[in-house]
Amino acid sequence: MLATQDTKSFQHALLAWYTSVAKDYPWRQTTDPWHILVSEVMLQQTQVATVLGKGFYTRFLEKYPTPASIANAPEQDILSAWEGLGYYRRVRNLQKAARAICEQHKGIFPTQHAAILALPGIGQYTAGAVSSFAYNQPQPIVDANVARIFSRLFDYQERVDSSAGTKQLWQWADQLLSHHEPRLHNSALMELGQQVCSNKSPQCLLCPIKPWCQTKNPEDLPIKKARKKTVLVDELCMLAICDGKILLHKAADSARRSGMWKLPEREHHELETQDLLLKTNYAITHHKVTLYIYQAPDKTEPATGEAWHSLDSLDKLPMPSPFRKALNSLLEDYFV
DNA sequence: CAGCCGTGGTC
DNA sequence: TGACCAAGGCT
Repeated sequence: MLATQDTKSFQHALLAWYTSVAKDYPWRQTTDPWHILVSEVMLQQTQVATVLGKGFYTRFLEKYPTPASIANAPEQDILSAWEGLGYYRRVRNLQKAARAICEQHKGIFPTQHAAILALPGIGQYTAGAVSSFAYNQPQPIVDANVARIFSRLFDYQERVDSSAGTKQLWQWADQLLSHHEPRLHNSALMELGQQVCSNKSPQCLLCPIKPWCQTKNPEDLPIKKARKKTVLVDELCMLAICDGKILLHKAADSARRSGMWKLPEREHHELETQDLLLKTNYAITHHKVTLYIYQAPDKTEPATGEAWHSLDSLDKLPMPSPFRKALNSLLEDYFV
């Protein structure tokens, strides 16, 4: 831990650095709590470049500028707005949160940290982010950036993703938090983790808080539990097109990628004699999937969860990225 | 607490 | 190429 006076110097050095290098992300140009929340949920386990690069943030807020605007939106529409971002449960929770705001807070975004934390899909990090970024309230945040910074700052040679490690990180975040400039302080930590105290090849020579940093081997920190080993999986699907319609399958509520449409699956013995149209790979969580797409047998009938859709409506159906790409490729060939 | 959820980038 | 990871949260 740092002494009180040292903490102030630390905060000052961090802030001075930030004001000189800060990027002007769109979510830093607003204090609208709904806009801040949308950005934070999009950025959960998702890099800034992904959110900004394909225009997700701007497009989503044009369509859903307020909690009320999404509260009663169709499932298909919100999933389509999220298509390509992954972790599709996030947008469902975003809608649940919007409904809670409309029903329990009269449509006014809550200002109390506890009320924000109680919203669906909002955990400790996101609640702290909204509280500090939107309202400039003195709430600490710990995300992957902050965890990396503090594990190095205090040379923390234990796992950060354990119960004790998490508790320690939040304690440090709380103790170092600037109550004078919580918004800028938290933004500065995120920026530092991105630009300087990065996962690979940290730029210690450029670090504004180097005088306080205790580690000699930043590249070895933070310590986390080993990842689960990648599992290889085959996925056998079919392309069934008839009279301008295509057969698709909608993932059940409880299933992975719930509500998203993809090509229907069949057992190996049903497809082994069919033509193989496409073979491709994609990753999902800890799986590496080899996707085989066969020409469907004649007179294929819809199974549970499957339905015929007009080819014209394909663009409006929410679809996981691997299937969107595969289908684009297949249909390009189909119509040549 | 362990496991799970998507995708794209990096080396 | 495969392993690792990113503005996490839920079950």
